[in-house]
Amino acid sequence: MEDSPGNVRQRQAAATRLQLLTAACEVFEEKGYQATSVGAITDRAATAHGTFYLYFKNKEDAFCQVMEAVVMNELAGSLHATPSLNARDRIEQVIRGFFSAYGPHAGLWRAVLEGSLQSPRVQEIWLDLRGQLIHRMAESIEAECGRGVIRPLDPLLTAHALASMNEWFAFTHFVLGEPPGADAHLDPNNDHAVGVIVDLWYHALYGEVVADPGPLPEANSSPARL
Amino acid sequence: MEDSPGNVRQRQAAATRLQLLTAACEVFEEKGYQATSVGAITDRAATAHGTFYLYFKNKEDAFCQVMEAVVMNELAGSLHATPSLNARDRIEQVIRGFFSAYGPHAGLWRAVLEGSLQSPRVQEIWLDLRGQLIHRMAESIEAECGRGVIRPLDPLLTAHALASMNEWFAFTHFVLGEPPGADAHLDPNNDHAVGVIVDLWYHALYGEVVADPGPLPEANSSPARL
Amino acid sequence: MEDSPGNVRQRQAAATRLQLLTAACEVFEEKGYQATSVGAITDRAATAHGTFYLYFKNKEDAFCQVMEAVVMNELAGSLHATPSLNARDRIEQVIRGFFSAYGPHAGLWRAVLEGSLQSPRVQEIWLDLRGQLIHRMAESIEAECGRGVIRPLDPLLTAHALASMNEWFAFTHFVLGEPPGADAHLDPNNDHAVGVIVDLWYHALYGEVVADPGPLPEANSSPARL
Amino acid sequence: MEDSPGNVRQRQAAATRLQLLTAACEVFEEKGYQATSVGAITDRAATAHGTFYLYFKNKEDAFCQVMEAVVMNELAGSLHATPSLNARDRIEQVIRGFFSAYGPHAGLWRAVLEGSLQSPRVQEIWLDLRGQLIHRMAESIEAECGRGVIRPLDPLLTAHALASMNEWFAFTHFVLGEPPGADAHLDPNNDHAVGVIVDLWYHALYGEVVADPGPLPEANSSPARL
DNA sequence: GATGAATGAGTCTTCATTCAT
DNA sequence: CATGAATGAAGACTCATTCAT
Repeated sequence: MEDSPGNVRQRQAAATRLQLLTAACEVFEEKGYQATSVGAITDRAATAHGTFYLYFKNKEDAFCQVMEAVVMNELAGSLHATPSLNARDRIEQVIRGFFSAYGPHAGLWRAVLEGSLQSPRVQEIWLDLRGQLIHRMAESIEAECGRGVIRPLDPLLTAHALASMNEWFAFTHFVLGEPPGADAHLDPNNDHAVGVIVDLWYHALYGEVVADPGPLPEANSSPARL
Repeated sequence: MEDSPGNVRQRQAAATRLQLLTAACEVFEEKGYQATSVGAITDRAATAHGTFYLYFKNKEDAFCQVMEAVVMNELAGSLHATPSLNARDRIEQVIRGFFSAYGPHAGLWRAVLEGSLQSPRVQEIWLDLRGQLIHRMAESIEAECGRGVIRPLDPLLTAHALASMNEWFAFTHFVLGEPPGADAHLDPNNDHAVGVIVDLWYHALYGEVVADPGPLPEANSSPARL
Repeated sequence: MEDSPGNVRQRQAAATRLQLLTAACEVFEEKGYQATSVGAITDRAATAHGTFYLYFKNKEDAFCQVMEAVVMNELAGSLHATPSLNARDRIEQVIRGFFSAYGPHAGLWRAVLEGSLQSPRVQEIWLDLRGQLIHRMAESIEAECGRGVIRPLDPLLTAHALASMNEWFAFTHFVLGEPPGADAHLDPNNDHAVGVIVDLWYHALYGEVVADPGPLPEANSSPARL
Repeated sequence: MEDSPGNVRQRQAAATRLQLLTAACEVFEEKGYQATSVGAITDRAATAHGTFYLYFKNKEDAFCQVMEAVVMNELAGSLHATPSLNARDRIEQVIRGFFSAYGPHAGLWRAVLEGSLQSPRVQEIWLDLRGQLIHRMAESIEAECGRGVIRPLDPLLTAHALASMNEWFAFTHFVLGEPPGADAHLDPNNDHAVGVIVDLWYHALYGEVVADPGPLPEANSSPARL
């Protein structure tokens, strides 16, 4: 009963859809959102132009489906902190998870950002995902504040700020190759970068400043800038 | 120095150029990079369509000139820390300066980001500016490490990460209106947002963690996420 | 005559055909000829897209079948004059019949006209029907001329002209809502409109002009137009 | 001072516009509204595809401009009745004028009708023109009723009905070649057709029926139809 | 008989860029 | 210097029709 005619067709259709989705993912990853044309996707998928519109309403829709299929799942799935770990190790786990999910899809993240600036729907989906992650973070921070192990601070804005650090560091690093010196292949597991970010998060949240170090020492009349 | 005919022409040309540059700035700010057409700029400047190409090679070129003329100066000029202040106050000064320069030109920053994703040259200019700011920060951090008031850390990556926090928080806040609750007009001077960021920078740099707070308390079997 | 498998199939096929025909009729009536797509018809009929082509060669063919099935019969059946009536009453009977058949299918008549402008075959069918009606009229007129109760006139062209009046008045009235003041719901039985048309037919055919009323009186120098 | 650079350009632009308008007119006349593509127009005008959009917003707009430039003027200008003529001669003058304006642009009228069914704006323009003509007619009829030379009748609906006769007779005659026997080239000045229509108008308006001719004579049991 | 996935030709529309005036 | 008409390449989207299942 498994090979009823309907099943064959359904399977073929699903295959075509997958071809297109994969092709779309690849092309978006390579060319970005706006530079990707429907024709490029169907060429890559080796289907007719019109077939695209059988499965997607338009480019925007295809991109949203790619986002949901590829980006969301991987990212959402990779962020997990084991409760039994130390605070620092929990932070490292989360940040390493984020970087591991981000790095291999750098091109797609680039496209997500680009798409968000071109299409309200893309923006909404992206901000939704982002909001969920940030809310989880905010809850954790609030809990830690409640436990008294973190000084009292605005959980949502704090989560927002720390997530921004993560996100933009990852973007500039993986997508733009910043800072120029730090070539990715020298740090294949992102150990160094992860270490720095973890350290900053850790101190930003759990650190205490006993006494402000005070003014800068008088440098030789050069105007200090920061 | 009298008004030779050539001088008149030169002055007129400069005026036209300025008209176009101003118009370009406005339109880019309103519509973003890709949605801005040459026609929209010349319409706004009340010049002929072709005149645009007397002063700019193309849209990319115009945008780069806008960036250099407008964005750079304001941002670079607004970041300054008075050496005689406490560390926390110096940080606040810088961050407040950044936000004050960012907020009123949110549309332009949006366009800068968009343009960076479409044009390598825009990206280069933007990253250049960014790199300069980050290098100054890195130097300051290095100096503070040298003074021993900050634990030893990678100055460049640290500066990179902290700048990312700032930049992306500002972008999502001023351009995208995130987080949704925090309406900008309730916080016209960004006091709250600035306070949060300053606090995080301050602790991230100058904070110390005496003892890790340890694992999370067993919550009622709900899977902890962060 | 029992239900051999073939019979079942035939009955099902006939049912499918009817579904499609009904759906086609509805959609053509709602959207007009050119705006109707095969997909819209099969959607309405709840059949597969391809099924359409089992019963119709293409959209044109489907429309022709709709015309034959629906339009023709109703219109042809509704035009009848009872011989024992007076001339004026016979005219009223015919015109009222025409309006009664036209009004409820205004959308379809619109589609017929539209289709005639797009497809020669539709045009031919429509003109055929039209020709038959006109020929009957012409015969009646010829008979009346023979009886001497109508002045001698070209029966075919006269029938043509009077039918045109009817047809185009109905079209502009029922389909386009002309003249704007005369809302249809104020005249649900078309009594007023029918009265006007009947009066014109009646006088056009049976009227006599004893003496031409002569030139227009000199109006106050305004240029007369008709 | 006539050949200032601006003038040359303006003249060339006007020429291009005219080329396009003429080409559009021709193509619409040949192919009808919907079958005309922008490409066909620019091909005919020997301009680039994009040039079309310099002068017209889209196909609909081009058609409206053609209507206004060509159809309207000719038709409106050709309908005039000399007050000093007899009633019958005035009617003949108007109808002959209408036919003279209609015949040479049959293709365009076809397109106008087609366009009216596809585009609300075209329909509006067309009905506007039509409404103006009909209103003039209605005024004349009303005046004649006032003079007592026509029996009292609803001027607007009567004008509407008589105009419909004219219009639809002309359409079916010039555009569709109806009735099939009456080839146009046998009646180059439309003398015969005009004669019939004039006669009908004349009697419809000015005729009187002294006594209804009564029922039809019993024909040999064949069901009389009209 | 029925299905519905796949096809691909055909149009519209925008806009950066050029160049004669 | 300035103009603005003209260009034409590029891409999105629709839909009638076919055909393997």
